[in-house]
Amino acid sequence: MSVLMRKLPRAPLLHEGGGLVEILVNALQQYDVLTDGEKRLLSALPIHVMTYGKGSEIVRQGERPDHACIQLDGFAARALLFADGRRQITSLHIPGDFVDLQGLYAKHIDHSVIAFGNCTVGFVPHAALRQLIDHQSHLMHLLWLTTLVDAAIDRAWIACLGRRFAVEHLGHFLCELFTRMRGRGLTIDNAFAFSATQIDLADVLGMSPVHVNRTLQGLRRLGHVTLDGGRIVMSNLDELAAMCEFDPAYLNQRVERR
Amino acid sequence: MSVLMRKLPRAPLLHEGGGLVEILVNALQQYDVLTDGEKRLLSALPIHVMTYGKGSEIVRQGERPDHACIQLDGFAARALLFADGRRQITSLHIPGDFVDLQGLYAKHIDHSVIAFGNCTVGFVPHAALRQLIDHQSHLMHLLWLTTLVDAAIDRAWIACLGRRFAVEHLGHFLCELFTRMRGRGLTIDNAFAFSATQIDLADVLGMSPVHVNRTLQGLRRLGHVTLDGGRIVMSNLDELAAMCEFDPAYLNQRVERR
DNA sequence: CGATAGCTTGACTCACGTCAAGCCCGGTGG
DNA sequence: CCACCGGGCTTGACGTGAGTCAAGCTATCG
Repeated sequence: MSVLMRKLPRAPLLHEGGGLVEILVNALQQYDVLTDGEKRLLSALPIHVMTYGKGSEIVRQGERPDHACIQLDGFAARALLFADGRRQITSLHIPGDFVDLQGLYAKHIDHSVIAFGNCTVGFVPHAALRQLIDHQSHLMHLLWLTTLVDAAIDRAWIACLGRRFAVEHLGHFLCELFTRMRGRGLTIDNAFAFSATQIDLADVLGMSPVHVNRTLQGLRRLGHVTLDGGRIVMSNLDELAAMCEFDPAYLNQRVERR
Repeated sequence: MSVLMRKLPRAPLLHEGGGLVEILVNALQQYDVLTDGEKRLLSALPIHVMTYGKGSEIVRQGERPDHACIQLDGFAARALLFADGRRQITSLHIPGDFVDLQGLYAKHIDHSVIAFGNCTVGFVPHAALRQLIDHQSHLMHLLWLTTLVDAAIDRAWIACLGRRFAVEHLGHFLCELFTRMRGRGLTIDNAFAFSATQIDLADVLGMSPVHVNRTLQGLRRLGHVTLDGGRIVMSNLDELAAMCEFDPAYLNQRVERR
């Protein structure tokens, strides 16, 4: 475990050679068009790039950070840790997500942020964001909206945890993840890169690793999903979505693609 | 069911004879002090008061409201409804809460808001709120913060649903509710008014009514909680909090009372 | 005094957790 | 080149927390 805590000296390889800002602009444009001026202001944000190895802590529970962080590559997870070692992941962040915008106004950070796989994040000083927010009401709307969409996702997770069977829950999670990745242009056909162990998935879904395994087999047998190594293929998205009542509206994506 | 849908012609009895605005001001002051000017602006907000009977829908899933609503008296719940009739409550709102602030910026409302008991809410036009938000950066912070605290509560619910036993979950929920009520001055000693059937609680906790019953009995036997009719008494808050690892920090209350 | 809503209880079922063993595969080192 | 190792996946047997069904109880109300 302690070996994993160290930060990997990996270069911030951003996908497709795009710059840091493209990722952020791209993400916000999911919700509304940006003017050139707004894009310029976003580009001017000071970003400090860091890379973390799987399992390492990006933000520690209880800390009061003075930077917000943006997911640039890979996945990060927010997790609540219990004294006895149990843990529950409460959200999974994909490239383009503001991982820790709540730190801007909340006095207490109730959760840890951990690298779900190897991942790269960009830190932006709170001061710079406040400056932007206080003077650019449209950008403020959009940033606020990102936290509201996070909350909508949380509600969907609550419903899954409370009232769905394991298959539905897993299916819903995969549909959600796929749809979010597609919104950022991170899918190819009906597949996307995602390498998580079944143990990681168990902490996302609130179930035991063994049951994750069996539930995955169920979905495979139905022909809805293929998981090979670091890739997930949604072989039959429509049927899967129907089976677990997945309706992407809550993700507030401006363009409901395909 | 359809009988319950109708709006009860009940007068907007606000607690302790206080005005509408006191409740809102009081709630925001939980997070930070307000200037007199800010209080005046809040008082000037046009509020349309409505009273609903238990079970009736305040905001319908899928609608796009042009008013935000503030809980004035009683409780309201956000609920996700499934096609087969299952439902999960994703948050419970107490007087002073902004029940539906996300409607301001989110294009889709993914959940219904229902009256958890008989309750009174105030509707404020989005336009008036936008006006306030765009010109009063401090009030904007505070309003944003209320949505962030809602999100923190959601995360705690996710952790409870995913990784806690029924007793811990129920205990945690009661601690949370008590602490929030106390923050608004709605407790007397260690008791507060709360009349929910065990069926309602089941939808909050994601369990079956029968199991709610047995779990409640467990807490009573431990001497931690008394539930008589419309009142909950936290007979032994500290021990209960310890048992279910309840730490109120995530509620971001400025004054950690008692 | 029935009627009804909510609470309580017991018997049984089942989804999911736990424990433990075996398998597969890539990485390492002699 | 092969023995060894460890992490992750798979499988079976079994235990258990929680769901389901159904009946009885209690309190309130017209």
